[in-house]
Amino acid sequence: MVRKSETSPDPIDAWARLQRASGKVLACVESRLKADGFPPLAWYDILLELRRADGKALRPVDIEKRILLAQYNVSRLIDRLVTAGYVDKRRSPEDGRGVVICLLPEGEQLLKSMWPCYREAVEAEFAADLDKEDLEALWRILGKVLP
Amino acid sequence: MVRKSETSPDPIDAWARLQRASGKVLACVESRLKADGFPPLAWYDILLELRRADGKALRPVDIEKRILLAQYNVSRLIDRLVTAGYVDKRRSPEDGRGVVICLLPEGEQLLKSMWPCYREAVEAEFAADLDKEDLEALWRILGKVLP
DNA sequence: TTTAAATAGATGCATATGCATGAAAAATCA
DNA sequence: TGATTTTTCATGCATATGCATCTATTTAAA
Repeated sequence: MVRKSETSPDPIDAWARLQRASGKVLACVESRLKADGFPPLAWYDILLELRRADGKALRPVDIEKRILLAQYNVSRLIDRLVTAGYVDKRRSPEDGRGVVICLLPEGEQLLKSMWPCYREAVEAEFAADLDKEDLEALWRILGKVLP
Repeated sequence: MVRKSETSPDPIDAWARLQRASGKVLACVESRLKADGFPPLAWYDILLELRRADGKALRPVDIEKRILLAQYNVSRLIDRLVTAGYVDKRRSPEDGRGVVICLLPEGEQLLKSMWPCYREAVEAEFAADLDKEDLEALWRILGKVLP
């Protein structure tokens, strides 16, 4: 059963294609990062959020809100980042339950050194096939889907 | 540093949004399936490919080409499907190295029973925010990214 | 204030994934 | 043909993930 090209796609088909395109690009980008000896993209994402944040520090609960990761996952990923020396974990002064994660210079350095590989990967695996209008349309449409 | 709304988005930003939107919808859909007692989406994907295939059967290597999964992952996922009684694994008659995976009636039944939940989830988490033109544009643009 | 409920984060345990590698058959080549 | 390389699939082992639960602290309620 094949879609007729004049009809608009079934929502499920559009979604399936979104999943495939997204997954394919993600896999390729991750693969390039790993090939160059870099850690997974999730590390980059967290370090980037920290760099953007006020004082280059965030609480795990705030990282969780910005990133698409479950609480326990954030908790363990942070531990790995601490062990690797990219961030620092301190008790929160104003909330005894919580901690504060601080971006260390080593973490900023990692962001910088990953960036060229990351950028080139996205250009090659994703942006190379798209023009300005495509990127603009994707940006606009996908914005409607986000929370 | 915030994008000016008149300029076109940086490719990386468009890609980041693609990842987020895709991941968010995927997580929500998986969550709904699980809440209704269904297996993960990957099971559905494989069973669906089998149903579409000639004779409702495929070799693992062909499943791998249609799905975004590594070889060892396909191999083990198939084992789970066999254990659960949804598919059948036989030695390939024409290729001594290979096996043939057959969709069983139980597997077709699972597809049918998952479909309403699956469809509703995608409608609610993804399509609800989009109109016909959006879906059409997504379909067209993302098609350029795929292999 | 004392008690109850909610929030922040960590973790034990089961399951799933990634990686490297293995075995076995088929395809290619000399 | 015999030797080499490729292809197909499986698996041992390390790591990562998901789930449920735990502790500690804060917030809200009685």
